[in-house]
Amino acid sequence: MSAHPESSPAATTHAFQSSANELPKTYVPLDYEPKIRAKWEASGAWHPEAGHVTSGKAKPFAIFIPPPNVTAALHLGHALNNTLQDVLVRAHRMMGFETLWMPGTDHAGIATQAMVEKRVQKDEGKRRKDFTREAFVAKIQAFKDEYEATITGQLKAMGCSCDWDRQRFTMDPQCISAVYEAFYRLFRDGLIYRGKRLVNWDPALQTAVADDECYEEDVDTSFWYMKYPLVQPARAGLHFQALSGKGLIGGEPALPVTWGELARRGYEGAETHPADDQAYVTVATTRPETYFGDTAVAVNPHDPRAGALRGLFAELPLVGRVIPIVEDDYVVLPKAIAERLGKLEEAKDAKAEFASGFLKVTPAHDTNDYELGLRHKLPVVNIMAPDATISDKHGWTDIGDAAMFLGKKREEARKMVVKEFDARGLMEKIRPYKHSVKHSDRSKAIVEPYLSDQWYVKVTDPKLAAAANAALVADQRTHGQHNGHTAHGAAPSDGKLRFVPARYAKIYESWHENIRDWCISRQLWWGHQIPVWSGKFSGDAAAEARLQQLQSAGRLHESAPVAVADAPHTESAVIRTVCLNNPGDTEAATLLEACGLVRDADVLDTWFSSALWPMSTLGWPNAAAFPGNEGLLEAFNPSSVLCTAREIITLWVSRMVMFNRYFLGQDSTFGPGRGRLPFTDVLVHAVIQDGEGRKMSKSLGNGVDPLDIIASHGSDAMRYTLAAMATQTQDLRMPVAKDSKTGKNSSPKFDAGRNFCNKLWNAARFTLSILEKAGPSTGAPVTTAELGEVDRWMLSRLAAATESVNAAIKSYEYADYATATYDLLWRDFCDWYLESIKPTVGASAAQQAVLAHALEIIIRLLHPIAPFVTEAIYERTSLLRTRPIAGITLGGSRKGELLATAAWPVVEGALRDTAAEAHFKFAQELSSVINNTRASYNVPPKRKVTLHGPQAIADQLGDLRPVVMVMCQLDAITRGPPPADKPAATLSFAASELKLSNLADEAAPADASTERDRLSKLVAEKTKAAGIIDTRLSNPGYADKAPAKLVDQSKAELAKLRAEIAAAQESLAKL
RNA sequence: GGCCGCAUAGCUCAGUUGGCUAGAGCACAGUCUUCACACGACUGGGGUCACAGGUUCAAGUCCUGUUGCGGCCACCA
Repeated sequence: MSAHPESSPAATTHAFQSSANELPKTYVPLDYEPKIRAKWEASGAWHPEAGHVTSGKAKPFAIFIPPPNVTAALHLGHALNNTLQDVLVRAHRMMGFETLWMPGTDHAGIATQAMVEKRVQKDEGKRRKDFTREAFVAKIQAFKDEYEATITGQLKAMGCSCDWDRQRFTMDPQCISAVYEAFYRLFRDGLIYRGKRLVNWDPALQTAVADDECYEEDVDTSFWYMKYPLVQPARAGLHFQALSGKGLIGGEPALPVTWGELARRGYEGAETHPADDQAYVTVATTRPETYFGDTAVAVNPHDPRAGALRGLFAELPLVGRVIPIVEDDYVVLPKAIAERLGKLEEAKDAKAEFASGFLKVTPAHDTNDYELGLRHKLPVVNIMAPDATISDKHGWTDIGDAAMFLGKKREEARKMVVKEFDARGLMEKIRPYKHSVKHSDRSKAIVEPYLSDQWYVKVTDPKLAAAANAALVADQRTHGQHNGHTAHGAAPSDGKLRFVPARYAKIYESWHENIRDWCISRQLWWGHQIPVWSGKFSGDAAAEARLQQLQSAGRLHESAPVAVADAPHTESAVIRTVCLNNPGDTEAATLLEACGLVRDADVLDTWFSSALWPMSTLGWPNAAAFPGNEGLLEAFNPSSVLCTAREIITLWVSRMVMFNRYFLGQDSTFGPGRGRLPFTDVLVHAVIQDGEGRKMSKSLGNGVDPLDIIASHGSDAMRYTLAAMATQTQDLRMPVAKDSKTGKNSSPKFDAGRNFCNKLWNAARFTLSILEKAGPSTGAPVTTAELGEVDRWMLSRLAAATESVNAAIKSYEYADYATATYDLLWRDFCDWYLESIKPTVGASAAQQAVLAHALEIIIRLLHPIAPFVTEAIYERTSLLRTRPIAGITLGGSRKGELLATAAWPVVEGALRDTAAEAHFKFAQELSSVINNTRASYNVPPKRKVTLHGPQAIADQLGDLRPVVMVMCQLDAITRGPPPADKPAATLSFAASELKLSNLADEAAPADASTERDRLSKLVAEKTKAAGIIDTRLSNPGYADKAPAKLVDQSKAELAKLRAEIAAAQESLAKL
């Protein structure tokens, strides 16, 4: 037993230096993983030094973890995501890069708050508002601590080599300071504004929610056809005025319009009604209860009825509000009319089937109506309170006779409206209808389009969205480059942002091209509270002067006195709006509050802080304020690659690029092109589904818990399996089955990983036992000149595999990486090399060196994928230190005796030996034919047989004779045929006839029919193949147009096949 | 509705710029409890490359269309 030549026998290692013989036959991951993790953590190996990069000593490699939400434990998708990251991180660390993997978690605003609200409701029977804001936030904080610990534990169990010393949380003090700096700068630069807009409102949580926080669900409902009576002004020149009172136009009572009058105006169909009856239009709606908020009826200008209605108005029943009839293309024509007008496309519209041609316009409660309202300058009447009950306190003033609906829930109000209309003969008909309705993810409540004050980031500014697109490498941009046309605002490419696979660049690009301003306010308690104070200013001149001083000092910034708002009917009072650079600046805050300004209660969208992740985690904007961050930003931003799932390309990737470019582009410390992108590569991996192609989810019960797999199969097995499955496909199916022992969800897929790790373990066990017996050896480097062909073949395979692995890592081809190592370990090393050298290795020091190097290269190449088992083996590699081999460099550990910090293997291309590989292949094929024959005669594996063949075959085998003898259990390879009296099997190989004798103890080895079957099958196969080549060659175009090299190849191949067929047929004839 | 993908063995997936008899793992069948590994070894069966056209000497690969499936975006009176 000898110590590692390059390091002292550290106390941590000798405990593991037991004899190889003591190693158990089966690798039991749980016996090793915790100990190995402890060693890794103790080593500090995951903690890079920024100084090594900034001083030019080492190149950086950095990855920012997509911070998991603190709402739940990690699932298999996270396991894939983090495995892919750890593979890259570990490989680059071994390659000598100064490597940072920045870990952390996301506070996940709405999701976390909703979880805690649910929990508090269940456990304590209380609601959020039963607590103070501080008390409730403290509850959420405790919940977060709990899940953060779970998540960190999971990542560690997976073997993730994150820099745990630097673990961040999007709401820790360091990240908070970045958020406020960013907000302040955007505010100062006019890129943040407040506006009244329709948002997705969750009436249960009483907050705005983003589209991605909603889901669609089909709901069975109805189309209600409601009659709105038509009226007209008492005299010409009177105009509609908003909320002017019941039944009034321009202050005077509106006059009813009869069908007779409509008929005179040429209104189609008017004559079918009694001439004296009140005329009406019928609107079709799925939301009768919003009619209180109607401010117009819209009709398509192409509708033949539109002209007759010009100058007329509709009156809302009960409410009495008189509303105009506007003409807008948006309105869908009823099917019959569309067909008559020859608008066949429009007639096919599903809505045409249900349309009446008249649309009730409710700008405050429908996004399209809102847009339509803006076009026609319609008033916006909000009829609901934040809890979605009908209310006259939020913008609705002309209640009329509709007071009975106040305070009712949406659903109840709907029933009442229907009933009232029906009672008055105003409900024309009701048709059943099914359509999808937006629900809030977190509360499951139906989302209400709701008009409210919200904060926006003006991402439509070219400095943000267009700059993000310009960051794409030129060959991944489809617009602003081609057809000589430059898309509006599209700047030429100036960045190196690259998506892998490339197709995802399009999602990213088109998102920015169609982007809308980003609503960043959420009416929650859990998050970064908006650092803005506003209201009417009541301070004196001194206060005003101090305010100006603070602004000059950069401690606050005031926007133009009236908040930007483009919706009608915004309050016109002069509102002062001030943003603090640091809301913890008590002097400034106190001043503002003394002057009557009030801090905005809203918090920021979670993605605002996520967007700053590659900066905030590195200490931006002020590394000095948070020890340990000095130089990090300069060293590790831009990072190397972002690994993520496609669903957050727009939510997260996009925003990180915009913010990173914007903020770091401003800082003079960063030169042009430096520090402007948060990362250069974006790796978009597949989404894991179950065996039926469904998403894994708690409700379906088809989720697989990574910790269960680690417990049953081991971390390495899980990682290997996931890596092997990681191809460029968009979805990844993982058949789910209950583990028969644990009863937990698992997948048979992971068995492959477990088997692979066990194979490696046993290969190592065997190798170590051989080398242990042989003892240490020293001396000058082994050169290929003193090696046999088998060894040169092995070295060639090692060189080839190393090259494949390097290429796969570079191009993020994880499955190729896994396959390359699988073939190297299992096929080349175990199946052939180990078997081949068994007879000779004990006596050959040179061969022992090759064996030792092969194992060590294999574990080094595999370490990024399977870190635990390789580390466990590496702990014993001091046993296998031998003479070095020329052309192979295996650098030692830099920090302690750890494979994790050992150098990536260098196997020079010069060790590739194509002649040896071709020759070895010949031996493998011959072995395969022999074993095939053995199998068809049911020869017991241990039984030695004799191969009889022509001299040519023996000559061709040369040095590889022993290989075939071992692999096929031959006792001899002899020239010429076996004695006539000795029963033998015939086999055909390389156009030669060979015989195997000694197949059985006595009598003939089965009858001739087995022989005949085998040979006939061979002939048939070869004949078919020859036929294909023959057809190709006899095609006149082939010889003319195909490359000569291919034609020659085909000819040679055909000749070979024909010779083999002839030989086999000859053997066949003799039977 | 717009855009992006996918369809290859029972299952999960490879298959580079068209070019040797379309591959792997798992599963399946047979043999073997051989002194590294039964989480193993050897051997075998299994595919009209979704369908229909087209380009080409040559198509799983390129083009057009069809069918089925998935995703993103928009819409949903």
